[in-house]
Parts: sequence; structure tokens; C-alpha cells
Amino acid sequence: MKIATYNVNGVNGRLPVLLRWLEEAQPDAVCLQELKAPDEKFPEKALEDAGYGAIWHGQKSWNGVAILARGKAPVETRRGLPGEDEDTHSRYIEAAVNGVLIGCLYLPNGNPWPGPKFDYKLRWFERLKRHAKDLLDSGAPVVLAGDYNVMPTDIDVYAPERWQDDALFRDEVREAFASLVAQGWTDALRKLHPDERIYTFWDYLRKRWERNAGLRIDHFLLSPDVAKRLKQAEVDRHVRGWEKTSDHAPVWIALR
DNA sequence: ATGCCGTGGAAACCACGA
Repeated sequence: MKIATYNVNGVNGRLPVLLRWLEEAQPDAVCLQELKAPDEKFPEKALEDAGYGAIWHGQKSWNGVAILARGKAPVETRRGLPGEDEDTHSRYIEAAVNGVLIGCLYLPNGNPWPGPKFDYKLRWFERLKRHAKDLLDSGAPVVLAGDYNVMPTDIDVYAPERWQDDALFRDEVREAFASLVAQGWTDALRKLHPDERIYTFWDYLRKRWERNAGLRIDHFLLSPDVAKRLKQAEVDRHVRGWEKTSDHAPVWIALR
């Protein structure tokens, strides 16, 4: 089973790129982030024609998450994280696909630090940790995939010294990620590529793609039984080089 | 400290991203 995550940066503006990649990669399930579209503007028909059932949680202009499943409808189990009723951002959706529970998340960016956006990021992280613990305790096979907006360690950043006070790399945020993983999750890409420089995002600015000045911020966390089935974990880097492409590349895992 | 690029929405500029 192949599961992917892709921050598309605008699902309608990016539709040709998304369809081209789906056709090429043939993932069984896909987590999308940054739809930047309200529910009624989600391209349901185009994805259905491409062979994918979908559930989505949109929002005007910003955020927005979706889960796609090849040849079937994902079975939705949750939308939104518990714990903050006044949170209006569409950043979490969860569904069962082929017997795997998939949580699709778009963690807040958090910049600038310090400030209310950074505080919101930390609160969101705490809510994610509480829910993740419940999922682990349930004993279900779980994959938590998406844009975490965190580079977990120095080798996940092209120039760590320049990112110390950025909301994607502040100690508090790296510690939050580490303590989430410590619940018993496996970081799939790091598990299979312990020492490699792997990036999933390259800013449009300053020729960051051409210089391979990237960040690893899109992650797969696997529950213990799913981790035992892990056979491949890769980044579809070439997609970042396409015309009118997202600033993120698709990331995927293959399970036995 | 800011723009560099790019998206979407509203209104010919702005908020936001990472």
C-alpha cells in the first residue's frame, strides 16, 4: 500500500500538477494540505475522473486538508482536532483507507516568533499530541502524515544556524516534535534513511530549488504495527521542478 | 529590517506562507 502526503499550495491553481503526479505515482491514499479553497470549490469531479474518492475540509483563502483514496471513498473518522472550540482553521482530517487509519495534518507555521501565531502553533502541537496518544492507545494501525512545519534536527535544514529563531526550528517546536515521536511513533523517512540529507520543501525565493537549499518539514509518523510493515519512504523531488509547481514535493511510503 | 516568489481574494493592493 502506497500512502502519500503533498502540500499542494492551492488545490485549484495546482490541479494540472496534482493530476499529472497522481497519474504517474498511482498512490493508494493521499493527504493534501493547503487547499486554499472553500468546500464548494474543491475539485471533486476532476479527482473522481482521475480515479480518486475524497473527503475534504476546506476554508476560504487559507489552510484546508483532504484525503484521497484510489478507487474508493475514504471513511471519515474525524475532522478537526479536539481541545479548542474557537479554532476555525481547517488543519486536520482523518479517515480509514484499506484498514489503515490516516490522520492528515497541516500544523501552523507559527511565524513570527515571538507572538500569538507562535503560541497558537504550540497549543496546536499539544492538542495533536493528546489526540496522537489516544490513537496509539486505541491499538489501531495509524499513519499521521502531513506538513508539520518543523525541521526535527540539524540535518533537516540546509543552513541550521540561520533558522534558530524561526518558528519552524525553535527549540520549543523541535522538542514538541521529539516528545510526540517519543510516544512510540516512527519517523518513516528517517527510519529508512538515517543519515541522508532529505528535503521536502524549497522556497520559491532566492533560487532555493536551484541551490538545493531545502527543508524537511513534511513527515510520516507510523504507529508500531505500521512501522513493522514499512518497506519504502521517498520524496518525489522531480515534481518540485515542474512548471507551476508547489513549493513542497510529494512524499510517500510503501507498506507491505 | 526587507524584498526576493507565489497563491487567493478583493479591488488594483493585501494577508499569508516557511
